[in-house]
Order: sequence, then C-alpha cells, then structure tokens
Amino acid sequence: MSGPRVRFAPSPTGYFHVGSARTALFNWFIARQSADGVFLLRIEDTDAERNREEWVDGIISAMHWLGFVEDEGPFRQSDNTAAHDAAVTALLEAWYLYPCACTADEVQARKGDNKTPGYDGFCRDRAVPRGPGTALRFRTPREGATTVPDLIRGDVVTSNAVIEDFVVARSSGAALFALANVVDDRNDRITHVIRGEEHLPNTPKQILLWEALSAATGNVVQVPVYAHLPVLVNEQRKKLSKRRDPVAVESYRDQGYLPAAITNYLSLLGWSPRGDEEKVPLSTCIEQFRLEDVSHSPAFFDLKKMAHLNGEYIRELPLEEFLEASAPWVSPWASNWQPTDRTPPWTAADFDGDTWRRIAPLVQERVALLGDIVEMVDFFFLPVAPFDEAAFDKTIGRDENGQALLSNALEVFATVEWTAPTLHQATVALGESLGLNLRKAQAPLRCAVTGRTVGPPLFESLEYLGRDRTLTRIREALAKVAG
RNA sequence: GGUCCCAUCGUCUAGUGGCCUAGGACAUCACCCUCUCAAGGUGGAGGCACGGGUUCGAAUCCCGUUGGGACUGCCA
Repeated sequence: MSGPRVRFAPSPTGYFHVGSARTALFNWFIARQSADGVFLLRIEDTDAERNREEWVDGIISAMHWLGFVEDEGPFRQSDNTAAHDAAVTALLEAWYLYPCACTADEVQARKGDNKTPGYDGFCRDRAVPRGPGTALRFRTPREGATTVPDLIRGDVVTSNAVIEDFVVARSSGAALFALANVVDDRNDRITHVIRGEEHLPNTPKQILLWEALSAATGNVVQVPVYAHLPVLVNEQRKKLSKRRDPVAVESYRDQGYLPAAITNYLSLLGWSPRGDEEKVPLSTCIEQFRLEDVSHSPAFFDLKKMAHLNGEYIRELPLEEFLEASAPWVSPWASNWQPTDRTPPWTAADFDGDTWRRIAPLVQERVALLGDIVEMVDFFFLPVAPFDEAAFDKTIGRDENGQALLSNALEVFATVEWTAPTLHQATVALGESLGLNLRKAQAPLRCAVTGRTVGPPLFESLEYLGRDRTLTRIREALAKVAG
C-alpha cells in the first residue's frame, strides 16, 4: 500500500490567499506524515480569461516561502486538455452527457416552476444535435442518492433528485472545472481531496462524474476520500474575500511576518495541537495532525493573534538571524529580497550597520512585525529627527521644565562620560535639580533626540547616537522653541 | 427561495457521557517590574444559543427552534 497522494490546486487569479495557504498547509501535513506521502501542485488555469501568468509565479514562490515544496509538479491543468477532451468524448458516447442548446436566459426562465433545482433538464430528451452553441450537460440520475465520504464531517448524503443536470463542457467543447478537476485527480491518483468547504456542494457532482468515468472508460479508479475545511471568515463572519479583506500572503511577507509564525497561526485555525501550548513547531503539527480532528465551523482570521505569535517568533531568533531577517526593511539595498511597497526613509549612505547591530537586541524584543523596526530606529539614520509635533509641544514647547532640562543637559552632556549608565545617572541628577523624577526628565530628552515619545531605551540610544549628534539635536529643539 | 454545512468565553480552541467548580491562547482590565514603549510575571472579568427528550448522570447522544455560513456560473 502506497502513501497518501494529496494535491494543492490553486487557480492563479490573484495573490496567494491565506485561505489557500491554510488549505495547502493541511494537505502538506498529510503528505509529510508518511514517508511515501506525495504533495502535488497543480495549477488550475483553464479559465484563460481570469488567469494571469504572473500570478502563477507569485503563488508558487509565496508557497515555497511558507515552506511547502511540491513533490510532484507544478502541473498545468491547461496541459491536460487532451485528457479532458477524451473524457468528454467517452462520457458523451456512453450517454452520460447530452447537448443542450438553452441560453443562459432560457435556463433562467425555465427555473420558474420546475421541481428540480437549477436547470430543469429541458434538452435532456430532445436529442439536440451537438454543434456551435450547445453545451454538454450531465444526465444526473433522478433516483438514489450520492454520498460524499468526508473525513471531517462524516458521510454527507445528497439526494440525486436535487442535483441539476449541470454543464460539464462549454459550447466550445472545453471541459469545465467539475470535470477537468476529476479527470486530473484520477490521472494523478489522488487519494485525499482536502479543500475548502465551498467545494462541498459540488462534490456529489464530481463523485457522479468520477464513477461515470470509471464506467465509461473501463478505467476504474477508487473515489478519493474528501475533507472539506471550514472557511476562514472576517469580522462580519463572511468568507474572506480578495476584494474586501487583506488576504495576500505576499502582503504579510511585506509587513514582516515570519513564515513560521504564519504557518503556526494558520495551523490553529480549525485545528489545535495537543496540550496547552499553541506555539509549536511544524514538526509537532505533522506528528499530531489528523483530519478527523479538524473543526466543523468557520474560523475568524485574527490578525492580532497572528501578530502576537509573530512577535514571539521574532524574539526567539538568535541575533544574527534577526539581523538577517530584518535586512529587507533596514538595508534593502544589501538584501536579495525587499518588500514591494516600502523602503526605509533613510539612504544607504546615512545607514550605519554598526549602530543598527548595537541597538538591534533592544529593538528585537519590542516589535511584532519586522516592518515595525523602521519607525523605531529611524532617528539614528535620518539627518534630522522626525518630529512628532504633538509630542514636542507637550514635552518641550509648552513645558518650561522640559526646556530648562534641555538647556542644562547641553552643558552636562558636553563633558559627561558618554556611556549609557553615566548618561542615565546624569539625567537623574538633571531631573532632581528641577524636582523631576526620571520618568518626567527623560521625556523632553527623548523627544528632542528621537522626535518621539516612545522608542528603544533612551540612554543606550544616546550612547550609540553619539555626543555630537545628541547635542546638535538638543540645540535644534531649543531653537525650535525660541523661533 | 432551494440544497448542504455548522453552533463552548469578544476571538481561536480543549473537551468524544461522570476527571468540568468547563482548560489554554489572543484581546481586555488590575497590579508588579520599569527611563518611554514593549516584553515578562501575577491576578481578574468573560462561554457550553434556546427548548424538549435519552440516561442514575449531558457541553458531550437524539429531536425541534433560533442563529450563522457555504453553494445555487458555459468560474475555480
């Protein structure tokens, strides 16, 4: 007995959707659980109008970036049209299909008082000749029922009477998804079809097609077992949509999510590892994952939780890896990959790798996304600190103590030993002379030097910024008050 | 409307008839730590949709109600 053969079959109509990523992940789990499991990638690109070549590369590279690598493929569904055509012919000859000349409007009009849902089978017995304008419909059995063996939901039984005579081939002769997908799954010897819940309603049709193909061609292939994953929803509890919701894996990469955090988070949607720990390595998921344990109800895609997890993964990175991982955001010119929609506000000339390396450990424990680093360290590399006017007003502009503290700091800092601890002590003393605690005393200093009210620890920041630049910025802040 | 799927804290989930006074995580609140912000620590609030059964015993099984979702294309 050979291992499971699963496939991930995206349609290249856009960026790599997080819902697709989750489907790929669960498929990949099943493949990796067995030494001889196979994870196959098939690009379902038969709808030329909606597919774009650039999306294919994007989806594959995003998938690889997440860590899923296909064992077979990537195959193109469009390369299998000969097999699809042969299936259409076999099915037509075996009387499973019939030509239908109804237009979309006519089908719509006939829906009125029919008993079966959808198309009423008007052309089923009219012996319409096959020709231009005739689609091919499946002669759905009127009796009996079709059972979908679903590992997640159990057997799902649908009465054949409620399955319409669906279109299998366009009037152009080309097979539609329902058929093409089945033909390919048969040829690829797929054992487990793991896909989104939105496919559940058309699965009975596909099983009917599968069995018809076995009968018509004499090539009897075992129907796969199915697993329909609950959909991912937004805050309105609607299926995540490309149009409304931020779903592109590529955009999460741009923001600075780590692949491990994304896959770990995705594994938690509809499933959970044993025990109380949710932050688990993929190897643990592979060990423990069972389709039978997947939840039945839609899951909300919670960005806050994913960001939190990402922060945990960032914090546990060894410094060297953190430095390497953050390069696309802090020094993209020296990186082999860079986010598409953001570049640092500083230039390569103004960037100082040594300073970054020194402050990095303090930044590492403060960010949830790698993209957040930029705002936290920009004052080091920008010629002029990026002033937050409200903060300036509050801590310096309208605060005489703040101004006094800066004036005094100008003198003291001119000669004090330039290390974080001594700067710390000096600031405590500066504050005391004005009756300010350190919390109050650091505020104007921080604002003058970093332009912000929040940031990495101040005294280390001053040390790494250097005496000259610190004094200059204090002078500039004071000048700003005056004028 | 029709077909199908689903229902445990705000959210993701653990729970498969007694271990449940329902556990964890995110979010939230308080306190501690603290130069800001985070991180971390401690603690708190917060849930089995409702109604009937079955059973000695139900979050767990059955039925109904209500609520939500998916699908309903000559897209995939």
